[in-house]
Amino acid sequence: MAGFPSTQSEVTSLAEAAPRVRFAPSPTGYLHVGGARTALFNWLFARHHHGTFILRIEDTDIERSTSEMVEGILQGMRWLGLDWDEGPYFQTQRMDLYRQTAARLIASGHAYYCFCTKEELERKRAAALADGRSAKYEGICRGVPREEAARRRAAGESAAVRFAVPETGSTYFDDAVLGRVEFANNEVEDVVLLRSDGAPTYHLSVVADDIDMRISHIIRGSDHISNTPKQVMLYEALGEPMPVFAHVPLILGPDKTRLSKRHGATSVMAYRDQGIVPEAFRNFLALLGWAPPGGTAGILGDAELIRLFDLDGISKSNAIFDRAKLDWFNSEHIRAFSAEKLLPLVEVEWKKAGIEPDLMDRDWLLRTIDLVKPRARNLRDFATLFRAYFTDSFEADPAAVEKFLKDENVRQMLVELGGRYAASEDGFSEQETEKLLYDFAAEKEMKAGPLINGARVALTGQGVAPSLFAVMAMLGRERTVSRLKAAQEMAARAMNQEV
RNA sequence: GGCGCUAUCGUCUAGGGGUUAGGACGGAAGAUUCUCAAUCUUCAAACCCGGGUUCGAUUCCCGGUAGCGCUACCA
Repeated sequence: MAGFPSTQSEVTSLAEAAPRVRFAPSPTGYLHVGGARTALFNWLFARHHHGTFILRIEDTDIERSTSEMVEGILQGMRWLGLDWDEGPYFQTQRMDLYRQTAARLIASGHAYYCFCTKEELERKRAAALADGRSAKYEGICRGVPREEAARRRAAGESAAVRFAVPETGSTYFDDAVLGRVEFANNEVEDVVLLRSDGAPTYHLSVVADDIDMRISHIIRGSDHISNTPKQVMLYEALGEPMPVFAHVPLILGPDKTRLSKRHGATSVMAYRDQGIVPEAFRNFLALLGWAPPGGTAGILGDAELIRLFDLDGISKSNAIFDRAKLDWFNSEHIRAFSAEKLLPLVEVEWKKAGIEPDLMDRDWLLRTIDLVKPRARNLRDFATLFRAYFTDSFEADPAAVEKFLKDENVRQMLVELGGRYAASEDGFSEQETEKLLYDFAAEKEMKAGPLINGARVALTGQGVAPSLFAVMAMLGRERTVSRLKAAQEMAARAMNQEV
């Protein structure tokens, strides 16, 4: 690395102050779960250390970047609750910085003009690959004298700018999760810094921006490991203090291949649409590839996550996305939510499902949500599984009818029971409704169980529900009676539907 | 192919030169009998393979194997 100023000693100077980290997505797609976790780790790190979390949009690939995707990413970040302290910065608005940085590199002899055409390079690469040789750029234009390069450019010939990678020696970095990683310099290609149209490539823009924004810790996916030596060289060539690199393992699908659309939803917004709550998603994502000291972790809120999070808990190996576990986190978080917090979230689901809660009394809604939430796996359940609690317009689950309402006698008894509830002078509390049913069962000389289970289906349309009498008390006399009396019709419809 | 990274129950992980290798999700069984997607109890389930170092390796070292990543004028 002769000729490069040593900057390793300056590592500490950047890392010692309050950390500055960034999430730098490319707007060529939505915010996917891998990116979301990278963002979350950066956010947790910044919050834990009272540092700064910066959002930077890497949109230098104008062909593939779109403003819809920018909006989609911001939306995803907001939904996930990852608030940023600076930005969003857009690289397309910072072009001057990159050109200046490239000029510095050319001036110091660390970069040079390359006149090779794309087609030429493509052909050579194909040939090299066919021969089993390395497809690395051979550095042909490195030998072009400065004056000649200037002349050719003046004559209108287009040129890219390449970085002149040292031909010997090696480059290393001490990764905060992986430890020391070293690459032989001759394995590293003379990467393009500036395209022939003057636009920067990723390698130039990240380094220029990370320097300019004084990023102290670069926490990103491990798919960037092989890019790192190039960036380290750039820091050295520029004589800038080195940040700390922390490469986070990737998230894989259940088949151990990189997570993609094939595995189902990858966009974080799709999880919102599935009724996942952000608290659960953060908890789940944080524990994918990271574990707090001691390793045992379950339901954690943001305060605990922030308190516990640090780089040394990040695992080195890839993690598989486990949907069942996400669902578990989600049900636990929903259960921990107050009904007041749940209500507006649930109202969104009702709206989507065309439910206008017939019983609009807010207090009643809150109590019902509390009654039902221990059995919820996601927010949508409040509009599907629990639909009957909030509207009279619901259909029975055929499986539940099959299980508990198949017996004609039971159905008749339920209708009759409905009449009893209608005629009763008693109140409609849990205790009173329970007493009436048991008395009724005794009178008819039948067990209460089948009646209770049948009534559950008649009242809720489901085979799974809270305690029946709590449900009755919640629904009130009028609804309980009319639903019991409609047991026959409901069962008939469900059994028809089944065929 | 080349280069790099990784390897503990099915999954996420803790641990660490001598342990009954711990926890959580999921799974199974049981209890509750008013259902279960709720609750409680119990159970099954792992150190990739081969060498080396060592009194002793799952742990440290080397090799293999496998998986993943990168290998663009994408990011």
